Amino acid sequence: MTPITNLKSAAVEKRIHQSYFKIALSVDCVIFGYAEKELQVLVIKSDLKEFAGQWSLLGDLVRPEENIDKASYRVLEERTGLKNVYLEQVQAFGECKRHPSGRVVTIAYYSLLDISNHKLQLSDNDLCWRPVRSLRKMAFDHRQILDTCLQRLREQVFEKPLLFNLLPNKFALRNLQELYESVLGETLDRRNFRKKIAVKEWLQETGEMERSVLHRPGRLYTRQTSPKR
Amino acid sequence: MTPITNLKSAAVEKRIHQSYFKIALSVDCVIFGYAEKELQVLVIKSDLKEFAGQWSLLGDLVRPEENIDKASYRVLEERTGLKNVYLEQVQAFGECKRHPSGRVVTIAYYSLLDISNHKLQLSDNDLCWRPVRSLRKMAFDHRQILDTCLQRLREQVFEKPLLFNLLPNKFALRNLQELYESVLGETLDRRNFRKKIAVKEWLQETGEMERSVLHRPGRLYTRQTSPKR
DNA sequence: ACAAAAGTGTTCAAGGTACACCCATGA
DNA sequence: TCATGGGTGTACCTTGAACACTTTTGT
Repeated sequence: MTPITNLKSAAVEKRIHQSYFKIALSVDCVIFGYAEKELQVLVIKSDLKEFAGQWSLLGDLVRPEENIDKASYRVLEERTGLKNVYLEQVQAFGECKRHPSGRVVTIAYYSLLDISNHKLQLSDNDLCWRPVRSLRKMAFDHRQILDTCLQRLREQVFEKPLLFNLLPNKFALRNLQELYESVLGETLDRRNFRKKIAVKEWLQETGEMERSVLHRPGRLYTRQTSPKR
Repeated sequence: MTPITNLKSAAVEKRIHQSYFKIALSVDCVIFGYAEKELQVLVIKSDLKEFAGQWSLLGDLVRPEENIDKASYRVLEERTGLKNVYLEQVQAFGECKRHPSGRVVTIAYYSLLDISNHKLQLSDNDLCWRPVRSLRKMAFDHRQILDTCLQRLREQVFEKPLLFNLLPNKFALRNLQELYESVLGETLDRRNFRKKIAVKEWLQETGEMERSVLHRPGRLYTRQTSPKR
């Protein structure tokens, strides 16, 4: 039924296309954190002369025997020392001139982690958290990548229980609301916000309350471990 | 303010990483069409022995001096002879073993075109339109890529005026509804569908009617050329 | 007592869903 | 005249938005 003609073996095809193995592939991670009521992103000073003094996302070339999700996870782990962190691919960026070293296509990921878990290694002097709002020009096309990832995050925050990944294990609803506000860049009505979150069954009460706050303490919640669906 | 130490020039960095230029990069296009009241996708018989007889998406390696959007556009144009066709990146697929020839990471795009514009070149004997529903096993990870693209399309059909790209210039609302139904895989209420589309201001009346139909003829619409936003 | 934020309900508008009848055309 | 789909409106429900007062704690 399916006439087989002129088939090449994979090995033959590989030889034919050898000349195409000229493009390098990298991953770049937009690693989000939350501190001082602002959404932060983990950046490093660019080590390229062309971008001296500019901030860069954390990335690395993909190794020949490493799949792309693993590569981004490796970058994340090497830089933060954390495992089991939320990580999701966004899209590829492939302009020819985006990297001065040559043709490097990059695949962007975003990641969400609890910044208080992350002890910055002192050896990484130039690695630091910066408020997303404060970053203007960045190395490469990294500002564009950051924008794209932030936009994707915004589209998803009410669809999936993502932002809990940015908070400590226990948190008050006010903390969560302030986080949503800083991600979305707009203020939210407290009652409507609580209702909207409540129906999603993403939260579990811990039975504990805030301590040492200068006002009536709020209930502490933790993320629902066994979501209803 | 920003101490510059140990900076490498891009040229130096390129030499350091030379060994990483071992991964090939391809684009694969999920080219959707619509015929016989079914969503179709343009496929070709795989020319790899390993996938003999299986259908494959249309793709090609990205050329060293070609950005990825251009590469996918080139594939589309070469295979369909059409320009100005809707094309959008979805995401990258980068499992190590996805291609038997070696390490090939692919970036998936989907495209929407009016199938009646497309004259299949007779030289491309193995190129053909197949109903999406009919495709089971495909070459490489192409079934997964197709699923991912279809899912993305479904998420967007009521957000953006996409599906018009699959229809001829003039069409009746019934055609449009049947198209939506075949994309979404569910039936829709006619009155509610019309209301939902009407408020979006995506359509323009042509003043013409259907002809030679076995029932009361419907109005013919065309896509709104100057959308309100 | 005061300051600060917690906690809580109702009203209104908009959008989604379910549903039935008459109309225009070709055979 | 019959078969086929075109074209239309209403009632109900759900969801999102706006909005204010009492309660609890620390100082």
